[in-house]
Amino acid sequence: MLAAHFVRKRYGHGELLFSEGDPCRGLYIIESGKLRIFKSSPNGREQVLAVEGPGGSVAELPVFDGGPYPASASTVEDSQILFVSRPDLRSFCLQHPEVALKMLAVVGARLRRLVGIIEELSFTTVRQRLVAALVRLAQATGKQTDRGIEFELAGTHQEMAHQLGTVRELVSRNLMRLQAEGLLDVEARSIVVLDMPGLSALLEANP
Amino acid sequence: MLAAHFVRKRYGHGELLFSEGDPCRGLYIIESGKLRIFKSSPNGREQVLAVEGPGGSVAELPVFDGGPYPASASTVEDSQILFVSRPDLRSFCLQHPEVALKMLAVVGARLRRLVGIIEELSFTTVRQRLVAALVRLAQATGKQTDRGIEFELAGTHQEMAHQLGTVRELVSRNLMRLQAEGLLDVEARSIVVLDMPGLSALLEANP
DNA sequence: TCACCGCTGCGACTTAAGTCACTCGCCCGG
DNA sequence: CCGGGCGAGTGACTTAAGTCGCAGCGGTGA
Repeated sequence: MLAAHFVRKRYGHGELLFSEGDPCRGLYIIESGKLRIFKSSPNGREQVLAVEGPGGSVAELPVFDGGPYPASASTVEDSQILFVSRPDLRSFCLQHPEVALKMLAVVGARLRRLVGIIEELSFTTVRQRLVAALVRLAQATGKQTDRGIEFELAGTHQEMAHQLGTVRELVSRNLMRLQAEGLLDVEARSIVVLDMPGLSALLEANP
Repeated sequence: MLAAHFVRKRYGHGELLFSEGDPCRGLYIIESGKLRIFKSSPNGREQVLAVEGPGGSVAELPVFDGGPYPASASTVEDSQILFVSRPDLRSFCLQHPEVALKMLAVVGARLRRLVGIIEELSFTTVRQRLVAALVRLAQATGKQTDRGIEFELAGTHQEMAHQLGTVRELVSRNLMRLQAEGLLDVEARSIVVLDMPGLSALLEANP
C-alpha cells in the first residue's frame, strides 16, 4: 500500500544516521540492530537520550512539527533500517487516524523517558544514576548464579558515561567504590551483584 | 459538537491541578493565566519543565499513551482553564485526523523543549543556565533604556532556581557575581543588562 | 612477535554545586 | 506601631564532579 516509498538500508556499527540540526527528511524504523539517540556538546561530552532496538523508531517527532532533528542518531551495531519519508507518513496518518493515535502513544512514551532523564539529572548524583542503571541491567539481563546476579555492561565505560551524562572516570571510580563497599564484584565489563537489597537501598536515601 | 464535555474552571494562584503519578483524566487548555509543569524531589527540590500561558495546553501526552501524569502542574497566577476528558479527545481525533496531527506537532514542540533542558542540565553550569535565562528574558520582555536593557525577573529567586534546576543561593550569588563583573545591574527583582555582548559571550566559551 | 591502540585504573588536583546558619529589609496585618 | 514572615544577601564549609596525566593490560594486525 505504501510500497513505493519505503527505503530499506543496512548500516555498519557506529554509523551516523543524522545529526542534530539537520532538516528532518523522515522517520527511521529499526528492523534489526540497535540505535542510540544522543546530544553532543562542543567539549566532547555526550548525553544519550534513548537506545532503540528492533521494532523501535527514531525521529517520530520532527516529522510532525516540521523542525530540524533535535538530536543525533547513530547505530550501535550493524543494523537494518527502514526509512519512511515525511510526506508519506503524514498522508498515511491522515488516511488512518488510528495510526496517528499510535504515533502519539509512541511519542508519549519517549516524552516520558525524557522527563525521567531530567529528573535523574537534576535530582540525583552520578553514583545514584549508575546504581539505577546497574539495577535495570541486572533485572533485564542478569542471571542468578551462586555468587549473585551476574551480567555484562552494555558497552564501554565511556558509553556508560554518555548514558549517565558524565565522564568515564566517574563510572570507573564509582564502580570501584561500590566494589569496595562489598555490593558488587567488578571484572572489567562483567558485574556480579553481591548485595541486591543493599544496592537498591542506595536509590532511596540521600547520603 | 463536543459541547457537553467541556468543563471550564477558575483556579487561584498556586493551586495544584494534578500531581505526578496521578492517573490521567484529560487535557487542560489555558484560557487565561499561567501554569507551570514541574517535577519535585523528596528533598524539596523542584525542576520546572515548562511554563504555559493562554492558548497553551497541559498533559497532552498521557491522554494518548494511557499512563499516569509524569509531572505535576500548578497555576502561577489566577487562571481560567478548560478541561477536556480523555475519551472525548480520543474520539475527536479519530473523527478529525488533522487535529491528531496538530496534537503531534504540539507534543513535538514540548519534546524539543525537554531535549533542550536535558542539554542544559548535562552540558552547562548553573551560571550559564542563568545567563541564558536572562538573555531570553531580556529579548522577550526587556526595554531599551539609557542605562541598558531593563526587565524584571519572572518570580522570586526561589522560582528561578526551580526553573534552572538548582537552589536559591546559587541564583542570588551568580546574579551578584555578574553584577561584580559589570555585566548587570541588579536591584532585587529588576535587572539592567549593561553589557549584552559580554553577557552573550558567556554562553559560548567553557571557562 | 612486537608495536600500537583502545579500554581501564588510579592519584592528585581544581572547581562547581550545594548546605547550613544567620542577618537584614520590607511589607502586611493586627 | 510593632511583630512576624518572606525574600534576599552572605560567609564558611562539605562534597560531588570533573580534569589531567600516566601506567598497565590485552587484543589485533602488520
